[in-house]
Amino acid sequence: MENKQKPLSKNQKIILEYIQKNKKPVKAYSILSNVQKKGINAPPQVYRALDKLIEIGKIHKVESQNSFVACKTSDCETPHATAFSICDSCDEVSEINDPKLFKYLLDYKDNSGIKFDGYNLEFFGTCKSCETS
Amino acid sequence: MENKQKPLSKNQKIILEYIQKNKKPVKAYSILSNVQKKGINAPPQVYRALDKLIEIGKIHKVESQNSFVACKTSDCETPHATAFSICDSCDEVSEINDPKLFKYLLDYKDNSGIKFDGYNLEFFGTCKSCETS
DNA sequence: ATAATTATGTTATAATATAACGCTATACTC
DNA sequence: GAGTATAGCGTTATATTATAACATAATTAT
Repeated sequence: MENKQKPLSKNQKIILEYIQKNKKPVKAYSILSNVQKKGINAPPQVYRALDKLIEIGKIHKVESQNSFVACKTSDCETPHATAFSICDSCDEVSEINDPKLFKYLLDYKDNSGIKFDGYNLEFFGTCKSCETS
Repeated sequence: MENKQKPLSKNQKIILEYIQKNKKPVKAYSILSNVQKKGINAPPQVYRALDKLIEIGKIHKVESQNSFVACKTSDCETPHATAFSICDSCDEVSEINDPKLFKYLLDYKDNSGIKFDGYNLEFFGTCKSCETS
């Protein structure tokens, strides 16, 4: 029952590596300017790779920031059920990987009784280091 | 212990009314083109009003769509703790107003023990009417 | 009445994202 | 392995979303 993964294409690899190098989420055009030396010249090349990487769960999009961050769980099985905490003052983002929260939300039924395939949750607050300064 | 509400300004009123008329979320530039006859000419006028309306909780932003929707609870007390369900196939959005979910999330503590001031949660799935077609 | 704050109107531009086209590489299937 | 289907590439142009900056006017607070 191995997890069959197609190999990434050249551009996908370049862009994933760049995102993984950064702890903080990065913006599409910042990715672009940082990988131009590797032969990636134009926005569509970046956005195509981003779309694919999101689809397969290697990265996630932080919607409230239009930024992109690598998935922390090595073999992301729930690419479309993500939770982040975001610091209002320094914009630090960290992925929340909590099975209980995850289960609670994927089991959640709205009042019409439907369950959901995925979710994106972004928590806002003040991070530890900003709080003490 | 009344809820002291400052009256809205002219542009804020115009834009809020337009958003409230629409059941579906609306986009900023679509708002603009629909309120031009009322004397609103340029994007900053729209975005300024949107920012304010969000701040006071009259509307919410649907981050994954860059769209804006009126708050359903007449006197929104939690402008920054919002949950929506979004249909993947027709893009319909509805606000989820569930005190239990609300409490669960506002009480949620991440592994560093911090609580959050607010959150934005967007659930994805297939709505009833899309499912049966 | 004055000062402080909030909102307005405007022009210009920044930042984010996609359409469309022709071509190339990879994988699939017979 | 030839043929075909699928996914990816490179490129140009353009669409969409959002803000900077500045001068003025209205509102609110002291």
